[in-house]
Amino acid sequence: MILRGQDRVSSQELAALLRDQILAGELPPGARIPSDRWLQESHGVSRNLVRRAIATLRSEGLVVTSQGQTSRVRQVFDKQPIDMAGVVRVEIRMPTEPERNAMPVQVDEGVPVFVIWRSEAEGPELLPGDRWELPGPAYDNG
Amino acid sequence: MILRGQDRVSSQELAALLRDQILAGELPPGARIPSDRWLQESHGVSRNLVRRAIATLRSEGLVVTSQGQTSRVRQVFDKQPIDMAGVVRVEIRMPTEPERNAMPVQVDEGVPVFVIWRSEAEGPELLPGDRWELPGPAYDNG
DNA sequence: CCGGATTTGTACGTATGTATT
DNA sequence: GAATACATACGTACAAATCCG
Repeated sequence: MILRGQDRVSSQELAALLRDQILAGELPPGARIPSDRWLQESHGVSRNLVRRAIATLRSEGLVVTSQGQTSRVRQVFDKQPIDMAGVVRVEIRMPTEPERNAMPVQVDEGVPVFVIWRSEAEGPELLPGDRWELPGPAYDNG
Repeated sequence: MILRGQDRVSSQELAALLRDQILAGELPPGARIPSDRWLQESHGVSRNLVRRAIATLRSEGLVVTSQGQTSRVRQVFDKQPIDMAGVVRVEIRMPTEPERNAMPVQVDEGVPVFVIWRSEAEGPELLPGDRWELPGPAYDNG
């Protein structure tokens, strides 16, 4: 009988394990994620599986990774209210990779952007969703 | 001399090739993406590389995939304006995978959500960013 | 309706590159 | 410089869903 992946976690299950720890606050923002090696050995899975799990969390904006450093839970910034003066419409979407690279501040994977059209019908402005928020209707109570 | 991946594209380059065709409208919403096999053979790369490229585009909300069917450029919906009555604050972020599954309508990978707090301080409401938008400041001109 | 072909999903092992510690 | 850690890429195999004759 072949015990192919019998009691081993799937990549989505491993992602869920880590996600739960992050959302529960056991792994707070800035905390180190266990390394690929540690995860693959402690769960008895391949490194590819670990990398897919981490990729899932990265796409969800929960973790950030960079070469040579241990992965970390993504930092949370204080968010500034967007100036709504002259705004016609606001959509949200994920930025493309070139768009992310072109932004004035570093935007991590898994961070959506506000797409803001203002009156004078130029191209829309992109604002990263981890640094900006929309105020309620009371934004015009200057 | 070892010609290791000399003229072969990287996964990010392959993603860029497809992305450009999508953004240029050559692959309009709903269009079929070439299959993994076609892409790996026509570019002389491994299937894993192709899958990483597709995963990138999926995270950017540009393509949708499902088992057994050819991948397609993601459909674009008409967006409804969000009712801003009583809204205190609006953030945006990616939904977690459980959150996506729990939503009343199907939300594809790569689609961010509005997180909307209304006055009565219940838990926030999640609205998928591919079906909703924020109107400009003139939203209270009912 | 059935069965094969196609296509995406998942997982393993291995190897090498590159940045950080 | 060595060790560590993530990034990228190849090959292989099988599962699962769909498509199509």
